[in-house]
Amino acid sequence: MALLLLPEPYDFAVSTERYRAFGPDLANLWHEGGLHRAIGGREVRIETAPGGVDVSPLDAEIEPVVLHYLGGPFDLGAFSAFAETDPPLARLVHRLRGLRPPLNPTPFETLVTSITAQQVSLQSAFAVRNRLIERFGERAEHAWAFPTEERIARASEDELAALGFSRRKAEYVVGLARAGIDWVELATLPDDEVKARLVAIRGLGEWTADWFLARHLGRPRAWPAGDLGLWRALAEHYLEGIRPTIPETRAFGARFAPFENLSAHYLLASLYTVA
DNA sequence: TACCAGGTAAAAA
DNA sequence: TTTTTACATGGT
Repeated sequence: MALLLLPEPYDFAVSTERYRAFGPDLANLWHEGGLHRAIGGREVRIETAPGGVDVSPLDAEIEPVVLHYLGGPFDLGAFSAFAETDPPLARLVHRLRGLRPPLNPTPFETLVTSITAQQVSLQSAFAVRNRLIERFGERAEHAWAFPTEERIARASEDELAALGFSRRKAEYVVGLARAGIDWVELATLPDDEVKARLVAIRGLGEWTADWFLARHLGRPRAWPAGDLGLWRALAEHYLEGIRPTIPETRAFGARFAPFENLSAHYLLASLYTVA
């Protein structure tokens, strides 16, 4: 076990609430007060510690992955200063003090997770996703490694449909696994080009592409204007209960530039994090 | 029971 | 070109 420092303030429990709020997540598993995840086939446990987190095991392979996983790239200091100029956002930053949004470590997992969450409630999305993980993933100790692209490429649409995927979503997921995307090259492209590449793939719309920028690549300007949860949060904190349309939400994002991604995360977290 | 839930593609108009 | 529909599960 070794200490991994994160810039203060950092609140591990608040930051990881989204892995618990909608039911258990087998790939990001909360167990005995710590977060467990398979990294390179090994189970890694992360728990809160003064000044950061305790990580076990921790070595040169795991450290950069965990740092990214815990949202290390986000510039929270600059964001907090920016938020002070916007009263509703300032309230959220104070209420959710120490929230550093986690980032999803792997691109294929990020996109498949988004596909499972398209249109349905997050509770049901987690249920279907957990069945996919148990069927095609590898269990480490407690947590499971998410199914690999190679394994899903060999699966059939019927097998996915049997797990609760719609016919359409089963096609999306298997097709994505078989597409042979160059993830390393994709990550080098600017936001607009990443979106254009992703949206060209069947089953990946603008909402899914925006969340990929936000939750995998951690791009500061990502703003998922098609997200129902974001509409609800904007309605609650800015629009007197009226849910905005997609164009209205997209336009509203300018208010948070250049911190759209962190703003979206704080807005969404306000919906499910208890004070 | 019917309806809503962190969308998307394809059919119909 | 724009609008409408099908989709599968889980909670209420």
